[in-house]
Amino acid sequence: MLKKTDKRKVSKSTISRLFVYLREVSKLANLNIRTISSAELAERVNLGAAQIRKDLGYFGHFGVSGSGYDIKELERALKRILEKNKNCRVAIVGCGNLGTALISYGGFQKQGVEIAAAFDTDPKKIGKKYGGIPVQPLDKMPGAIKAKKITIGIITVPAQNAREAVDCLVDSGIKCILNFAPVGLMVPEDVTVKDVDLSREIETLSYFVDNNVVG
Amino acid sequence: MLKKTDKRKVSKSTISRLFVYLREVSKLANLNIRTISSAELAERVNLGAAQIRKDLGYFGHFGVSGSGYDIKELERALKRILEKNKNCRVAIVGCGNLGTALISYGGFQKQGVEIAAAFDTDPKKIGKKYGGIPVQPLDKMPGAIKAKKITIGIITVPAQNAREAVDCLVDSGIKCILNFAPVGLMVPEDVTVKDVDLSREIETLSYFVDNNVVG
DNA sequence: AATGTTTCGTGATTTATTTCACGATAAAAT
DNA sequence: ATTTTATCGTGAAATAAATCACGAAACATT
Repeated sequence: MLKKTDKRKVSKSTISRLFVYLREVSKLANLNIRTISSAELAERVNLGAAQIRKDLGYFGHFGVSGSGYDIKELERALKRILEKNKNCRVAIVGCGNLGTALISYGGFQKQGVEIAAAFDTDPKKIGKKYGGIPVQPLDKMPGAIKAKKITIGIITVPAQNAREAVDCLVDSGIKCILNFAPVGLMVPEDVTVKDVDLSREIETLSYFVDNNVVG
Repeated sequence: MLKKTDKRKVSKSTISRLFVYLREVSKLANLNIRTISSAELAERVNLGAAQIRKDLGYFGHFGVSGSGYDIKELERALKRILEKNKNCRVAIVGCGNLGTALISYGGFQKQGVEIAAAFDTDPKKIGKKYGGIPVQPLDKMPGAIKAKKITIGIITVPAQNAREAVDCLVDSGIKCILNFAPVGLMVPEDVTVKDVDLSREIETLSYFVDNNVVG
């Protein structure tokens, strides 16, 4: 059994951490550091050494006993593992502060995620450009999504407009949605919604701070 | 054993979900709906019914067999459980798009989280106001944080400035940091950092989309 | 070359979280 | 009043995730 490409066993958290490793390793590569041990890398990314080794272990043998991981090589390996999302194009729905923050964040292209379209209902915003992307009205969505082969929709509208945004995305054929609006969205069975709830993060953190149970 | 206030057993995810329940229940209360079953609530928030019942079970008995939860009552109970963060004040470090998105997001006050100060290094931004909060330079931070009794720092600066931001927060006595910069931050042992990595969320989602393993 | 040291890779163990399943309880119906 | 139905609360079971711990492999030193 040479190949360990049994994806069913690799958890979402593992994949998510691989992106962290890649980012850190790329940084180290630029500093011309040659090798790093799982323990050192672990310290840099605030995770356990065993966890790093285990995560990498799902995809192959990238380290060398006694001396650790060759940074260039590990970087290459991680890119290869994660490069599958090379052609991922996303649409932003809602060009408020959060939406434009995502559009103007430059780090996506590096990982192969391209923001290919932006939408808003506000007539004053239509036609404006953020990061080179023109803002379009919602009724242009189905066409634009098909034309640009967009596979992920990102909802960054206020809560009260989320329903409209999600319906429009679903009608445009999107099966995968990242939702920043603080509401539960009901969608057809074949559509996946991943909620990212910024206020909840802060609220939850604050709960534990006040109860002195952080750690 | 009447009180079930054994906080050690309540997980972070449970608390996080309680905020979701509260939000949904408040919405239902405004619609003048009287009661709801765990199954109905579960559907609305995309979670399991048993999970809702279990989460609530850590804090008491709020439901009625056969008819479900009284919405007003449940809302009151959830507010009481979560109100402990009533006096939570946070500082935003970095007034770019993401920082201002958080400042201008109105939902925090409802949950008792107050954005009490904002900082940035850019001289052009100093003195400006976002959502009524004036932007201050970093050297004003230690004083402002003590004066306003701020307990949480939120880092919304670009990756390359995160180090400076976190050092400044730690020097100001902050023990709890929510970090939106896509870098691992090394902090003293008694400081907690919770990372929220927006690009990673998208990247991870896109990985699973492309590999057809979403679900 | 032999010995000591470092560090990986991974099965086994532990811990955490979710889901199941069912007894108990209360409302609704007959 | 009795039966039926709905639904909670929760211990037990299942699943998922993180951590441990140790053999094996490679390097470093003498």
